[in-house]
Amino acid sequence: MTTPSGPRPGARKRIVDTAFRLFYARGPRGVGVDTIIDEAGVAKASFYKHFPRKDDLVLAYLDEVDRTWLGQLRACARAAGDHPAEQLVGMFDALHSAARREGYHGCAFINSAAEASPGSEVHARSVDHKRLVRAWVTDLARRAGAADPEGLARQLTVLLDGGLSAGVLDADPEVAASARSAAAVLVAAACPPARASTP
Amino acid sequence: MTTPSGPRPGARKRIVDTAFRLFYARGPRGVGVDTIIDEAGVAKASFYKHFPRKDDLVLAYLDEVDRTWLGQLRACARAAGDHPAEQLVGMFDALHSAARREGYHGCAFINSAAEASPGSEVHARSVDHKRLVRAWVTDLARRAGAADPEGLARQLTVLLDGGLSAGVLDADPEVAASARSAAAVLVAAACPPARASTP
DNA sequence: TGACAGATAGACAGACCTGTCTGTTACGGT
DNA sequence: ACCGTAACAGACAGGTCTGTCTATCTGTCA
Repeated sequence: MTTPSGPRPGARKRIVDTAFRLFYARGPRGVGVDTIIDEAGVAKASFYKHFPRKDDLVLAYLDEVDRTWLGQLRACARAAGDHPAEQLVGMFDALHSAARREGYHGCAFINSAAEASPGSEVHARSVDHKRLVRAWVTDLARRAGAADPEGLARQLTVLLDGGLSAGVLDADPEVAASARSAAAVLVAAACPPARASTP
Repeated sequence: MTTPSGPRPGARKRIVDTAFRLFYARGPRGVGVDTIIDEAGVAKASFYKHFPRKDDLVLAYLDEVDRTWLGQLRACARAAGDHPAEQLVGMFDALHSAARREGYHGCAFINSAAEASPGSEVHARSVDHKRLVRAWVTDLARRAGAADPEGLARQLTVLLDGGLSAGVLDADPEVAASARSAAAVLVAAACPPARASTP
């Protein structure tokens, strides 16, 4: 289960963990529920009890990715320094970490949205995630003293999306480095007297 | 038909045209060959005569996209001016045109690669396309006098990928504008005495 | 001991998908 | 007039997918 208190150690968590791994590697449509059931070691009835439709599991997967990725962005930002301008550049370190991870396969949201119907919940959830990230970056840009915080946030999130989504092709660490250096240039140009260079 | 000389008026072209439309909208895996056969108005035998495996049609589709997209990038670059630095920024107008097009759905290569097996021909073809684009941008950056042409090209292609691939979520024209403005900043920073501003 | 909640195993229906195969029709060149 | 090529129509096999259903097992609480 999701909280550590409940008397439920297995089943649902095994399903979600397995789905996370398989969905990210092959895309939700590339993984049948039978495969998940086998690898998670649960019964079909248990599966459909927790997730009446397959899409319910896909949404749970996306929520998991949303939590994880935002956490990594925040951690990298914080680790880069106290000044918001430094953090705007530092968050791109999350890209580098992601690219080094085994089985890196690009952006889960863009990959999922690519195979979902435009009006579906899966698609909407992906849009929500991107909006959330951009709102966070906008806030950071505002605190960094950017003349146009929303403009800078858009530039940086486009860059972030590019670095992330290209990972579905190859896990080239150069891409992350380029995105970071580009971010440094953009932040420096947008934040008036800032010393946005990073150690 | 493919060549203007041959005695081939229909069939194959109808298949490719239909595939282009449907594959781009729903992704190759989201479209069955029966659907293509129906909408193209061809017989199943004709389909499999021209494309023995479905993947052969997917590859033809990707080649079509490759040709089209590179053509648009080049056209936008040329239209932006004679100086390579101007062209590096101008190519981002292709993003804006794409976003305004009916049925815009992001990057066909990233979307296709997301659902293809990592070792497949479809995946490899997508990687090739991105490499081709980057080579062209690198050449432009070199002629623009960039201190580090490959570095600038990487920055710009990451930006381009971000602007393009995000289109699978929503066709926001602001994204294209942000990518273009960011490109202008990056080009200006990378090309020594350049006046990289655009009309 | 008995009742119950939650899990397990696995058959099944119905839809869809790829690829094969048979047979028919239309047309262009000789 | 004849023949070969390309296209047409559509049945069929074999597989996969989602989601439903029955039936059995296990542990906990009273």
